[in-house]
Amino acid sequence: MSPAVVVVIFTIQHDALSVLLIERAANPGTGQWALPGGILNPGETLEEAAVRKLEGETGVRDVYLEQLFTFDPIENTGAGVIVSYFALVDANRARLRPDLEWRPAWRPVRGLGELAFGNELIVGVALERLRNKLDYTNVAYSLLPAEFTLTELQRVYEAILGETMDKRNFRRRVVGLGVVKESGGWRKTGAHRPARLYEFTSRAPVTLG
Amino acid sequence: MSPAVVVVIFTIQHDALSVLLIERAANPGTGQWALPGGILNPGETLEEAAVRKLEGETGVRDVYLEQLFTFDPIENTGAGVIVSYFALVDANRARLRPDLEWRPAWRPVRGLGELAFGNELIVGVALERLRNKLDYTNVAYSLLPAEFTLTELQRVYEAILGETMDKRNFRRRVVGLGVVKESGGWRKTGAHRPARLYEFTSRAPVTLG
DNA sequence: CCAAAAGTGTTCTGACTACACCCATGC
DNA sequence: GCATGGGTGTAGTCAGAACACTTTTGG
Repeated sequence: MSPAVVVVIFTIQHDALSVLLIERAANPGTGQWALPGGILNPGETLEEAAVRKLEGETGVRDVYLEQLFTFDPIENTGAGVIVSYFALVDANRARLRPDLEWRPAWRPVRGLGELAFGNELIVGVALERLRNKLDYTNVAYSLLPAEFTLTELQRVYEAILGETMDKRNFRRRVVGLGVVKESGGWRKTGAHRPARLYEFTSRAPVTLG
Repeated sequence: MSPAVVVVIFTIQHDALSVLLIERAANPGTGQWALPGGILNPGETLEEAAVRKLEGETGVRDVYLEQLFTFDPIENTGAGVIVSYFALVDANRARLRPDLEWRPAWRPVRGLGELAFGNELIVGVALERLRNKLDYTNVAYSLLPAEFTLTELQRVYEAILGETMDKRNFRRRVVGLGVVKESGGWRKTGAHRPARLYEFTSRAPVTLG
């Protein structure tokens, strides 16, 4: 049986970590929410299939994408093993594409509940992996535009880890470890003084420390 | 096509990290060294297949076993995706079983060279993962008998990480983090005073810190 | 003048590093 | 008596955690 690929696509929406889910408007699983995924096309590699799914749902490429875990086949689906990936995208760049059969939507990870095919387990594994990676890599680069304020970056970290952090310690850490550097730009936002803009030192995955 | 499972089985032999390889005495790949692996049996899960392979080659069960990565199919092998696992066994408990088609042997990881099917890449990924896990988990429990001296444990760490460590710092760390505790026993070995024996605080995988 | 958000330093603590000698035993 | 290998303490450094006030700006 042909293997299937499933992608856990995370983004930050309204300061909440969210995952892209699809509501089935046709059988099997009508009315249920599931992760985007499907069978490999002939001649396609696993990663190519994951990229295809990611791009098909969000329109973005060149984001952080990592293989997660491989699950046993699910009975009665006609597919083989399920190779899962997780990806991180900037919500402002993503353009969801609803159609008649599939209704994609960002859903906050907190309080997800059960999904079709037990997919909530895959989301759980992905979340755990993401939290770990945040500590010792620069993966967050894939969740933000090229320029951002340190406060925005901190909100991303807090949304993922589910805890608040001290502003001064956070700044020291991300700058000191070389995760980000000043971009030279400034931003005026609302009723306060302009904020210094930052950019990631590297826009490819890097392990720190 | 049916998925295949491949297992990277590590052990410590003569203070050297070694991996179980099989020399093919039949086609395909006669004379080449490869990792143990094969096709899933009907109705079997991925992990069950990995356990079966592990037990078939070494006779041991209930050791550390973790899914590693899933690779794209290799052309002309008739198998589908390759789900790799890695395992850690105590060389003194393992009993290799040569037969006419397969000649299994422990081979030191240092200086392995190329293997059949590019399997050296899988060993490389497994080694990297093992080194990382050693830092923040108790996985070493699966490489040693129930009781051991701290010097023996240190030699295991050194063999895996490929670097020597300070004895006093090492002891402080493994005891302080609760990886091991005194078992109460003593061992006489050769021409020196008896050595205190230790055991792992947990013989199941635990994340520390 | 007030609300909103950015920016900034110091102290304490715990973990990790480097480093050298003594002692019990078996031969 | 000597070779073998187990066992032990201290000082320095660095990273992370806790903690509060000032400044600019727009309305």
